[in-house]
Amino acid sequence: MLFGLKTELQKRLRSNGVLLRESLSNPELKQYSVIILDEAHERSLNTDILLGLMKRLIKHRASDLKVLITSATLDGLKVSNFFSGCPVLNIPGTIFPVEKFYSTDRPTNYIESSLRTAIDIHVKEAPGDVLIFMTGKDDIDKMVSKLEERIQNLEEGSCMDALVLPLHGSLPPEQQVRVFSPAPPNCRRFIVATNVAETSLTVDGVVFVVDCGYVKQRQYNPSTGMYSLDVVEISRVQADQRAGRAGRTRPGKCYRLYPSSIYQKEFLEATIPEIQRTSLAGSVLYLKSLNLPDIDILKFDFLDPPSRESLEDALRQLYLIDAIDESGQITDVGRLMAELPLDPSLSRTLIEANELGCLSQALTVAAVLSAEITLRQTRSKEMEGKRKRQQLPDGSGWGDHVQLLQIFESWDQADYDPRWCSDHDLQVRGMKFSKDVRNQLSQIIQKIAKGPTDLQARRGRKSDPDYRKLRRALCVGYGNQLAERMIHHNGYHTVGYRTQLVQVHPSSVLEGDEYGKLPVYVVYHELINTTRPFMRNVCGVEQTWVKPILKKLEKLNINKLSGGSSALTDSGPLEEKQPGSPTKAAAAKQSDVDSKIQAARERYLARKGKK
DNA sequence: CATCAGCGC
Repeated sequence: MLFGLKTELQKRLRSNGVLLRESLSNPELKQYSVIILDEAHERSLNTDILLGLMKRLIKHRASDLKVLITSATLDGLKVSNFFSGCPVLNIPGTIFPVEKFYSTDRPTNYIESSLRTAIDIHVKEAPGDVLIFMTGKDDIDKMVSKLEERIQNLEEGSCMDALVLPLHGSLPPEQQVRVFSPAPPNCRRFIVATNVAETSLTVDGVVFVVDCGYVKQRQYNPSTGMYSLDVVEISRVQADQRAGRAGRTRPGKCYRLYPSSIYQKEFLEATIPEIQRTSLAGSVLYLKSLNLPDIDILKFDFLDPPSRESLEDALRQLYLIDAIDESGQITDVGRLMAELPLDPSLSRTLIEANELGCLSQALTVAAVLSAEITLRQTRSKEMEGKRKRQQLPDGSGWGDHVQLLQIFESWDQADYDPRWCSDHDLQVRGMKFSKDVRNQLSQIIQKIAKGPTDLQARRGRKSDPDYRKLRRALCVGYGNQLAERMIHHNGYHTVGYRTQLVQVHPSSVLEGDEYGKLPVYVVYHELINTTRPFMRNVCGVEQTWVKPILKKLEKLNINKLSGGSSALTDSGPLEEKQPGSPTKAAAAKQSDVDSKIQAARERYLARKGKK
């Protein structure tokens, strides 16, 4: 059985995520003789966990298991070393050479610079489509309209026709597929894209690539618990991947809007893998649930280890939501949580909701949050002129989780009519996705829950008008993400082993009391640092529900949590403890990762500031 | 008062 091969069989094969889940019930994966990890260069969180697990597994099954790791760009030697010198096979691709051109300086404005480059290509070069890499939707929109304008202004008949197409993930599917139809005769296509075009989507016909050298990347800071979405420099691997997009049909050209010296000296060799940029609570819980003997999370052998700080952060979070006990052992609740393909906080919420009798509502909330549907704002004035957007439910003052529940319930009442979504300015795709996720979650939880309760989407409202049960379940599930209001204003500070000053995100529907005061305690779905630190998706909770969490916080002891028996906790830092052992590589310093990201970001900002 | 990538199935 093969996994994740890109063939028409893909649907019958297993994805990384599914293999992980399967490994949960059958850690030895005895039913498989060959396991293929495909697209390993993308270094997704699941790939990295699987790499570590495979390394363990082949020790036990050296005779009857083969592991094949395929990658477009991953450093073969590094992986070979990780797997104690396993053979590396190079399969030459049928890729055509791509000539690279560097600019002499970093442009102060890469949109303008991309624009000039694109026009230059159009006027001077032979036929062939142009792929332009930008960082986000705003840049793409700007680029598309300016490019169209400049092409219009070119002398009539001086060059071939042009078609400019945007391409990014939040584009409706019917617009995305436009890039797959070939250019009309005597017409050059310009595809202005985000990173989707770097790995996920392959656009045929591209001969020229324009690469601004930046990418938008989400990072998690384990010392603050905060996420941010930053524009950072790409890595050399990414730059080469982008260039390679020009050479799929014939020899191509890549215009890099940065000097070769920057590519050589400033760019990181490879992109920082996701495992070093995300919260590890889910992964740590998963590893704990495997029941592998002798497994010590802090010593787990990762290809690129996450920081110790990040692992400890995960342990603290898991403890606060009852997934592990104070000595770091997985609990019964934790085992149930690991069965659900959700963030630990949402899994915990579902389990609590089942106890409290509001499972159906919690399922909906979990599904909608997983789909990350975006509620577009009414700010566009032209819209208001044309047609008034229909009113969305408002969460009845309790906050965003309740609002998301109400939105889904309304859609359910409209018999899941896609027009209901567009009438309410909601992305049909996101809503459909949440419906699918909800169905899947229902099936899983019916298997694992004791005495399953109602799962119908519409029930539960009349019996609990204040959403008390749901909010209580959320309070338990988000015990790791609790905040307390300041006495005199509506700012909050997070409650936990680290305290941050934060505010409710302005888009929240949470309401104050008659004096305008917000609830004393709230739980939040995530902390996001944009212009300031914000709590996104907030739910008001009651003081009495918070007490058990505060108690747990008092008892929290990271030395015990990280598994008291471990040599790690007895004395000094790991790196000094066991030089030369496999653990020496473990738990890279978070500050190393941070400073890399920070440096890449600062270089971007410094350049942006110049313009 | 904000925004922001892609992935998932």
